[in-house]
Amino acid sequence: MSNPDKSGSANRSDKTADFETLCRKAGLKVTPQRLAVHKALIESKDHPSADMLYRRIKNVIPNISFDTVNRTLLTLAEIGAALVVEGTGDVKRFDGTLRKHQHFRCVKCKRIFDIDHTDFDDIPVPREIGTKFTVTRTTVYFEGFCDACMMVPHK
Amino acid sequence: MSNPDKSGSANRSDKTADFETLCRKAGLKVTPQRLAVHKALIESKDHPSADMLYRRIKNVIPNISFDTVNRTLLTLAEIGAALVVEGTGDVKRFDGTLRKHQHFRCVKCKRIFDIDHTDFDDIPVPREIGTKFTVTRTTVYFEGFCDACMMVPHK
DNA sequence: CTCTGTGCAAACACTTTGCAGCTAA
DNA sequence: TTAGCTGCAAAGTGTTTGCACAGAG
Repeated sequence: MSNPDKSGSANRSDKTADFETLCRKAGLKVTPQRLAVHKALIESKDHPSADMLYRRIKNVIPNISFDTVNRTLLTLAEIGAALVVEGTGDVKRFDGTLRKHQHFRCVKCKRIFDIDHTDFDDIPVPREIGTKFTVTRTTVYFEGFCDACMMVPHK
Repeated sequence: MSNPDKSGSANRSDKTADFETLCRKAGLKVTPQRLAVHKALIESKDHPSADMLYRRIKNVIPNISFDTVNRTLLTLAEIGAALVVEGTGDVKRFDGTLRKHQHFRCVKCKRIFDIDHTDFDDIPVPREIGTKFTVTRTTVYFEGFCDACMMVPHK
């Protein structure tokens, strides 16, 4: 925990440098706000919401607006510098099928499709998870583009 | 479509009867609204939101309120007559860790924990999914109660 | 200098809560 | 009868959009 970086790959400045490169490659300007959002995100281990990050970043750039944080996060996700935790951000969706199955979600049209792949019906809960958490649900979850959305150009 | 039921297990009235039994067992009253919501849900294959179902049920019970539909769905999920699609209903949560990993989400406190179980890092996309969808993300996803939330009584 | 990004504010969409009258049991 | 359910209304929370000014390239 006190050990700064075990990933073996890059320290924080390296990550920032990589991020700057990524921005330029994507045609995005490197602004203090973007750097701050990126830095705060990679330092956060709690999968923060836009609001949680906003409050943290305010300590660094007091007059940053929530909208900038929110929009920047969305931008980071688009250029691949951040991930949106699977499923989050959608309205609640219900399923009346109680039989064990999996879901595929189209990130474009938001449709959710049932997947019945019995190999995935009994994924065992690894010991290290089962002892720390009480797992009530284990699913294999797919995201991507459905056939209809693949036909129209993205964006 | 005109074919009533191919599931082989139970026809619609059976499912409704089962649902009534489940309600009584849970100490819930069997109301026309609950029956209508349940019926509409199990007939829907598109993982509807409360609003989507509300509009459908309005055709059957024109003066039903959105709130009843919404609350009923939440109730169904509680008694195990419906499922909330994994992750949905939460605010967007971001992740700055790009390395392949999995998530455990506590349904009570909404905290999300990283899981690093390398066995799950390379779940192959089944042929029948890959040909129909363009999968950009495959994850094993866990839900349940974290240790802290297990200590306090649920509800 | 130019064009993108930022900050502010308003509009929206979804969810939750409280309460009075209604109804299943 | 009576506890629980429904419908209505309001408030709360998170997200999106439009626009004028500021700042990166």
